[in-house]
This record gives sequence, C-alpha cells and structure tokens, in this order.
Amino acid sequence: MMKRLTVKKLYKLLYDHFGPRNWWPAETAFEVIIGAVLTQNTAWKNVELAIINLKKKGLMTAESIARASTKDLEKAAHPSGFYRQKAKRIKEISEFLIEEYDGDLDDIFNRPTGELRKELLGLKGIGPETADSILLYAAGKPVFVIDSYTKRLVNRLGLTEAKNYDELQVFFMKRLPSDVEMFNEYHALIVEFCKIICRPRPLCGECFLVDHCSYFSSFIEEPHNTAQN
DNA sequence: ACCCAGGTGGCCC
DNA sequence: GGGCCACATGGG
Repeated sequence: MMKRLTVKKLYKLLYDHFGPRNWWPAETAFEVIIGAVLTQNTAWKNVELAIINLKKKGLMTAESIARASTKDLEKAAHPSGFYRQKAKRIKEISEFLIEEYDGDLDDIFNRPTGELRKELLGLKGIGPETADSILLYAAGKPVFVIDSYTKRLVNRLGLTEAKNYDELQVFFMKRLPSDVEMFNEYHALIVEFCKIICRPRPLCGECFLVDHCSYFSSFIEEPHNTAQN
C-alpha cells in the first residue's frame, strides 16, 4: 500500500537522494539578478557562457552595465539566447538600481518583502519567477520559487490541481515552514531532479520516487526502441 | 530536422 | 483573466 506523498515528504526524498545543492551559482547578489534574467527559458550552460563574457569585459556590477553600450551587452549576452532583449533588460535593471538605490543592493533588500517584490515586478524583464529567485537567492527572503519544472513535477505527482504561479506558490508555502535555507534547497532539488528524470517526454528507466507515488510510476515508460525512425 | 532549456511582455478576445 | 506569439542560442 502506497503512502500519500506530501510536500514535506517530497522534500525529504529529494534531499536524501541528491544532498544539498548549495544554490545559487553566483559570486555576488548582483550576479544572481543578472543570472536570473539570462536564464529565462534558457539552459544554464548557455547562461554560464554569457556570464563569463560579461565578467571578462568587467560588466558584472550595476554601475558598469548601466554605463556599457547596448552593443557590448548584446555581444556578451549572445550565447544565452534572446540576447537583444536580455541586454536591454539587464541594462534597464542596472540603471534602475543606480538611480533609485545608488546601486546599493543591501539598501533595496532591506525593504519589506511584499513591497520589494512589487517593485521588482514593475521592471521589464522581471516576472514572478525572476522576482522570487532574486528575493530568495539574492536577498535571502523566505519566498518559494515556482518554475516550469515545479509545475510539471507537482502536476504529474498529482499533488495539486493548481496551475498558475501564485496558486502554486501558496500551495507550497502553506505546507512548509518559512525557512530560507529549505526553500533554497527545495527549489534547487526540484530543478536537479527534473533535469535528470522528470523530462517533458517520459524517460525510460527507474526512478527513486516510483516506490512512493503511483502517479509517478504511470509516466515512466518502457525503454525506447532506438532502432526505429 | 526536430525538441528542449531554471520566462516574459505584448497583443487579442 | 486566459490563450497565443515573438524572443534566439546551443545541445541532444
């Protein structure tokens, strides 16, 4: 008889399997913001290339990006895709930080979380996931980040019917203690798990969650016949 | 030659 | 408020 999988139990399973992920992969809070924009609908590997380019040009501070030419920013952002709009957006965000907060992130991060979130959402290029990634991974606020992996996973597991961002966020936050470290790990663990196993198309092979959830076993398919086509 | 990746904003109805 | 669509590169 299979026990019902809960949000807390899922966290434990993922944590026990993968261990701490130690996110976000960035040297500074500002780099988290830039990475969060660059990684929108983009593989992180490509984002790394763009971040290396920016650093090589000395473009990993709000001051330098605000001052940089659009052309230089586009060249650096190129490998991450959507490079024209991303270049424009990291420039606008940097300009905003300089103008409104003198480039001081501690200053802006000291604001109440709700107000800060609204302020971030007001910027072009920052939607709910990017805003919450910044709140959690740069500002250290207890905010649960939802992404396409999270939606896919909880829907397949049958944990909730919720589909839209805010509903899913409430779903998780109502069932978990407000703990920055745990929220940090939980999101990173979901990404890790989905990168490997919970793909758009079912992946053949075993999955350590199968024993814990019947919904999950239902989409694990038989090994692919690679001979066809 | 497809499909996919740590989304967002602008339209349209 | 939801359903499309453009945005673009690099890897499988």
